[in-house]
Amino acid sequence: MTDETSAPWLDADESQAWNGLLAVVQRAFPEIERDLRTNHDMLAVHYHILVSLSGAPEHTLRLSDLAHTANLSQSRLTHRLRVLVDRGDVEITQHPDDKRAKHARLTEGGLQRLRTVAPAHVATVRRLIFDHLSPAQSRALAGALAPIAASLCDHPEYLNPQHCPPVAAPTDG
Amino acid sequence: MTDETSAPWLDADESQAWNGLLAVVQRAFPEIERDLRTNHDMLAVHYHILVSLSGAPEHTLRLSDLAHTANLSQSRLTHRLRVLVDRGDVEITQHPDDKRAKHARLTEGGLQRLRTVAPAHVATVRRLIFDHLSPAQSRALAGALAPIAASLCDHPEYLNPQHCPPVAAPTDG
DNA sequence: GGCCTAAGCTTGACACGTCAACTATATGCG
DNA sequence: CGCATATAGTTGACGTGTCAAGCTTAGGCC
Repeated sequence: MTDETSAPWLDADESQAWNGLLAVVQRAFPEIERDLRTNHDMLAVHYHILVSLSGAPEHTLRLSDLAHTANLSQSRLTHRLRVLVDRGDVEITQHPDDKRAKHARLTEGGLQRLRTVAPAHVATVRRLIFDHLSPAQSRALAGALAPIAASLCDHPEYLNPQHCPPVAAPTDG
Repeated sequence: MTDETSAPWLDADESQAWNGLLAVVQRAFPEIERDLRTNHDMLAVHYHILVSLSGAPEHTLRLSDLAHTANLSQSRLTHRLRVLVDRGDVEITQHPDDKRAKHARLTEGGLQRLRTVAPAHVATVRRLIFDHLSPAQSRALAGALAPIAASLCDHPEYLNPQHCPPVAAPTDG
């Protein structure tokens, strides 16, 4: 085996936590995305974009801010927005001051779709995740993930794509 | 807003926990996969397959068991194995008793590659995840994720693809 | 003003994941 | 035995994600 002093293997707790994360990422999340796709004809990415916009003033965000909020690269956002605009869920307008920038705005139809889908989506998240946790465990999970999430958003130099806090449930205006 | 009694929205703790999971899934994991790709010419899927085999007796597993262990669909496993076999990291042989089944075996070269990559991979996981947690927080994270992981593996009817406990660090034989 | 670099966004090519359909073998049952 | 059904694995098509390269506008500096 490699050098024990310089190779910081994971200890028992860390290893179990890592296995848990893998289970959630590789099983629960795909299932949640499958549910959105098959039962609601909507990609998880689309859902997150709509949620991000629903939580913004005027239901509007600069594209780069939207990318940050939804944890997307700009390229990916562009590709997805093409679809959302075609569907009529989002409208794109020129930024008035900065001719490089654009605004994305959630349409009434988009908000409608989000409101339709959200309860079932939350129910799925509950079924796969939070139904198995006591309130104390949910609290512990939140507490343990908070510093990780903070570091992921506060240290841009670590990451290629974007930063900023993510968003979960829809906020209606 | 929808019916408050029948629509179980997430409470503050759950919502924060969910945001934390999203941050980890949408930021940390992509970064970990990018690290494996660009610095070690290896996909995360490939890594998990090699790890699963390294932990099995004789470094060998039935393909369906391998799929379960690595949280993969059989289809995806087949696609990835094509590459791993071409690279010489894995060998496929017929199952002696069941003519439908096949065995995948980790080769010396594959084990070698795994041993080379693993320390750096663990270091990346540390940097993005566990460096931000106290031992108590790691313990809490493990404790909170355990029942979720258990339910994901114990209730096949919930999921389309496979089940079974996931694997994290390489086990050398 | 004229240049250079950075920011905002788009594009296209390629690789990966998913799903449904398919082949082949095994098992259960009349 | 003969048929139906289930299990093991493969295949190909299509949708999505990623990356590098590109275009346009802003801002800084001489």
